[in-house]
Amino acid sequence: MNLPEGKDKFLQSWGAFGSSWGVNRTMAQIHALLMIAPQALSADDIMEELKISRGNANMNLRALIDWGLVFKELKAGERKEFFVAEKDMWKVVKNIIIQRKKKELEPMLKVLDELSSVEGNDPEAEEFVRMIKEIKLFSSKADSTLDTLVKADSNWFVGTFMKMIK
Amino acid sequence: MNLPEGKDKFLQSWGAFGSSWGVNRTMAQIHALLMIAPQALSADDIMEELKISRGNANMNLRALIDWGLVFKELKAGERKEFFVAEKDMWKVVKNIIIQRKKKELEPMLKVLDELSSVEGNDPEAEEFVRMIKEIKLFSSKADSTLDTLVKADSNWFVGTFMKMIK
DNA sequence: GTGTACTTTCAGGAAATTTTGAAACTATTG
DNA sequence: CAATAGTTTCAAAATTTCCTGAAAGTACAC
Repeated sequence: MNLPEGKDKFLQSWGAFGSSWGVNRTMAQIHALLMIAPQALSADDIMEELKISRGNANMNLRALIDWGLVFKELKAGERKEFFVAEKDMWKVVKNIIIQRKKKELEPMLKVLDELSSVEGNDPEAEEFVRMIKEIKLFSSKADSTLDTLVKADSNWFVGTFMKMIK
Repeated sequence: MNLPEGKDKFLQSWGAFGSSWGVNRTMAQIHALLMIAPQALSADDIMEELKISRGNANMNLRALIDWGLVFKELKAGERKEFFVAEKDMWKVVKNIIIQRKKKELEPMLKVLDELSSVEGNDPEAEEFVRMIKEIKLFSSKADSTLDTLVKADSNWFVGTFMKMIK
C-alpha cells in the first residue's frame, strides 16, 4: 500500500472509531492527521487535508488542546500557529482517561450517590436502591482503578501489567 | 428523594451517559429501566414508562439482547414476552467489553495491521509507519489485557485487582 | 382456517449533532 | 494608527442519527 492510500484509510478509520465512542468524527480525524504528521501543521494544512472549514478546524483543535492531545507550536518568524500531537500513546490514553473520568464518570458517581438515598419500603423502591448501590460500588471501584492506572507509568503498563494479571 | 423522582433522574442520567459513549440514548434508558425493575417488564410497560414507540422499544430491546444485557422471559399463561436485565454489574461490563472489543477494537487492529505495510522512504512515510506501529503495539496490549480481564472473575476484579496494581 | 394477540420491519419524518462561512475579534507590522 | 494576517465565534444550513407508526409477519387458540 502506498502512503496517500494508507493515510486516507487511517484518517477514515480513526474517524469512524472515534465516532462509535462518542467523539466527533472530525476531531478524531484531526487528531489522526497530527499523529502521523512528521512536523507541525497549520490550520490551513489541516483544512486542506481534511476538506473542512476554518471554523470546524479551529473548534476541534481547541477541543484537542483541552484534552491535552495537541499542542500549539509557534515557529520563529511565522505569524500563524502550528499544531503538533502528543505522540506517546501511553500519554494519549492517559489524557483521554483523565478527561472522560472527569467529564463523565465522576458526575455519574455523584448522581448515584444522590440516588442511593431514595426513600420507600415497597419492593420497587428497595430494588431501586439495591441496584443503584451495586452500580455505585462497581463504578467507584472502576474510578479508583483508573486513578491508579493513570498514576502508573507507561513501562509498567506495557511490560508488567499483562503478566501480572495472567 | 422519592422513587418517581429518583427513577426519572436515573433514567435521564443513564441515557446521557450512554449517549456520550456512543450508545443510543433510548437503548441506555431501556437498559436502566430494566436494571432497576423488580420484575420482568413487557414491551408495553417499557413503551409507557419511557414514552417511546413500539418500533423503537422493539429494536433497542433486540440490540440489548444481542449484547447479552437483557433476556426474554416467558410467563406461563401469558402470550406476550417479558424482559429482564442482567443485574450482575460485573457480567454487564464484561459483556459490553466483549461486544465492543469485537465490533470496534478488533477491526481497528486489522486496519492497523494492513497500514503498517505502507511503502516509501520519505520522512512522511517513515513517520506514518512508525506511528501506526506504535498505535498497533499499544492497541494489541490493550486487547490482550481486556481478554485477560474478561476471563477473570468478578471477585478477583473487585477484590484483588486494586490492591495488586497499587 | 380464521381470529386474535402479539412482534418485527422499515420508509419517511423528527430530532440531534455537526459543519459552514462570514463577521467580529486580536495581534502584529510598517 | 491603518493595514494586514491570522484566529475565534456562532447562527443558520447540512448531515447524521434516531424514532415513529402503520403494515406485514408470526404463532397460538378455537
